[in-house]
Amino acid sequence: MSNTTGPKSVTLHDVAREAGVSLITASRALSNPGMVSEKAIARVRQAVEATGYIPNLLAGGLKSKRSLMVAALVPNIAVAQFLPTVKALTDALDAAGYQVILGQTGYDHAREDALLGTMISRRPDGIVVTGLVHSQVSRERLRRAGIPVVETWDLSDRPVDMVVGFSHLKVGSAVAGYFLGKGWRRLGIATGDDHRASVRREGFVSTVGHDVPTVVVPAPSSLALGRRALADLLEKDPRIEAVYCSSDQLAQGVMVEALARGLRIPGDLAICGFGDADFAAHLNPSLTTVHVDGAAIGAMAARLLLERCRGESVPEPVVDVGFRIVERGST
Amino acid sequence: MSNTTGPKSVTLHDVAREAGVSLITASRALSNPGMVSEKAIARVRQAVEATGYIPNLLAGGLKSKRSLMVAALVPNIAVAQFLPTVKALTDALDAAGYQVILGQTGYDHAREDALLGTMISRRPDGIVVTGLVHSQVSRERLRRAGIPVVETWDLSDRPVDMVVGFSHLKVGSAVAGYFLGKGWRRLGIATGDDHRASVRREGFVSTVGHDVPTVVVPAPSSLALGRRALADLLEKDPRIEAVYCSSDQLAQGVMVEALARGLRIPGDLAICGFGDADFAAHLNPSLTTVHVDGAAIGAMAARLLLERCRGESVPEPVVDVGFRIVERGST
DNA sequence: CTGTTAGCGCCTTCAT
DNA sequence: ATGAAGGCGCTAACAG
Repeated sequence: MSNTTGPKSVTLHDVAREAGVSLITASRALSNPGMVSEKAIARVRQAVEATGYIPNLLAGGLKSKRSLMVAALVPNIAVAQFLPTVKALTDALDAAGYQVILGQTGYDHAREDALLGTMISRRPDGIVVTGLVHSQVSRERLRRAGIPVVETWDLSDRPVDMVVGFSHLKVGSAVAGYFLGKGWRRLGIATGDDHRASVRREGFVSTVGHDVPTVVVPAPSSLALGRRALADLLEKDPRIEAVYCSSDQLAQGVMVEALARGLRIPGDLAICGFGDADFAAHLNPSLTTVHVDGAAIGAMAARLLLERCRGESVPEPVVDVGFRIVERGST
Repeated sequence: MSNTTGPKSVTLHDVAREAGVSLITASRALSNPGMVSEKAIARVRQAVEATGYIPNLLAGGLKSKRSLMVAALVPNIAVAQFLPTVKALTDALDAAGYQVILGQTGYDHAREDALLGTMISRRPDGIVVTGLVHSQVSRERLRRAGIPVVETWDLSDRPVDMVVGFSHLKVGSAVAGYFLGKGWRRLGIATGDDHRASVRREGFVSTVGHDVPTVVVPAPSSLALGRRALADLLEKDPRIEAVYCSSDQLAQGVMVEALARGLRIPGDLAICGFGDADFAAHLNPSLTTVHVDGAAIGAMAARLLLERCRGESVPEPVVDVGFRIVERGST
């Protein structure tokens, strides 16, 4: 667009004239060659070359009801956590001729609602959201729009449509169980304030069985916030033995702060992160963390969406990809 | 779409009827309220609520020639390097009502060509590409499409349209000059095989004035490739004093390998990376690297694009954001 | 301020 | 295998 001055763009009409066939034959030659004679196809192809025609997918989509776009909503594209998911999703969809429109919610529910509205107005063939759709209004709008939706990075008994993820409650439980199994009793939590991190914290606390000193930091979490978090935690309990962090970024900050205070890891302080970021294995000591297969989530989301787009029914709309604790030097 | 069974979706027509106004008044009430009476606006708003109307941007775009989409092509979304650019671009465009369609070229020129064709067929109001558009065919197609284009992360005297970036040749030169200034003469290079990395290498070598032992690794570069690269470099010259790496990921790998071999950094081996990744300052020793303001590139690209979309002329279509060497512990 | 008319570029439906 | 007509949902352009 924005064709301010240029000659009006070439349309299929021009191609058809150039090729000496009707508009619809030209259309079919390009998108449904099986229905057209070899000869016509060749002439249309040539006309495309000659005119420099580039189809207008907007126009096609208007009539055919297929935009070949999928909307992907993430909290923040700069948070490395969701990158493998976005990449796997994009790759798989691209291979099927779909493009991804990106939206960032900024961990903000109001913004998520607004963005979902904007996305729906683009009539994507599918929508992938990170986490569960929070607001009831949006859930209802999505259902009524009739667009396939995949919620990711979480689980739910009653998703808007489909869901691919894992249980954050179980993650929290598992880490707490792991700490307790190691004999650590004086525990601490450094956690982000987003919904999923909160649920992990809940699982952690409920398995521990009593309240745990906690520092909550605003999303997106970072190394710097982690350093501060440990300082604050040590004020609450100077003899903490093990800290669970809701992200590896936070965990790295906790680690840096601990080392700066001369604490030995894991001797004086054990640390467990979440996400298994690429740097986790290379910290010194290496970081114990919870590994989630983000790429698998993206690939599965793409698969479900594509099946649905092909009109196939998706028998199992709730997919649990699980998680595992990766034990390393920090514990 | 994919509205398989549902009731046919609500259109502006339905809203107009419900509100008791004409179609175009409903349209204006929503997108151009200044032209419509308060009363009509109120009634249309109410009708929107009542019907659950969600506009169809595809249809609007077809007529108005504005898709409110911007295509962004990156080599690989999972490479952290370009994330700040994508984020800043997305944020700025979002604030103006534009969404970003994402495409990954995979450092592959053929794929880039194909993707550009796909993107053009979506009639975005702008296209942002990482690096310069390589193929002459694509350059020509972009020009003829009349879509504003911003090339980024590089500079050129004759961009397709606009360009925001910096000189990779100067980066290579600057790092070489920095090394020479430190008195290091036995140098090495570990570099990716993409175009921009190659140009930096070229600048480096030309400032050194003679050939330099080099290991080239395939994109995307990684820590593991960096370890291997140093091993290979030390085979070429066991007494190398300083290594320039085309990414901080590579540099981290070189550092890990050097430490594993008992080399002291920077005493036995100095290392300089590129990109100033978030972890660079937190390695031990911290990593000297070349800082580029990726967010500024994205923000400027958005600004140029939006100005062009508003029909304003862009007086300076070549913007150099520069770079700087950040000196840290590894040198 | 409001409405009517005419498409945007393409694809679906029905005929040939 | 090909074509003609109609319309997808919306908005410029012109009238009232």
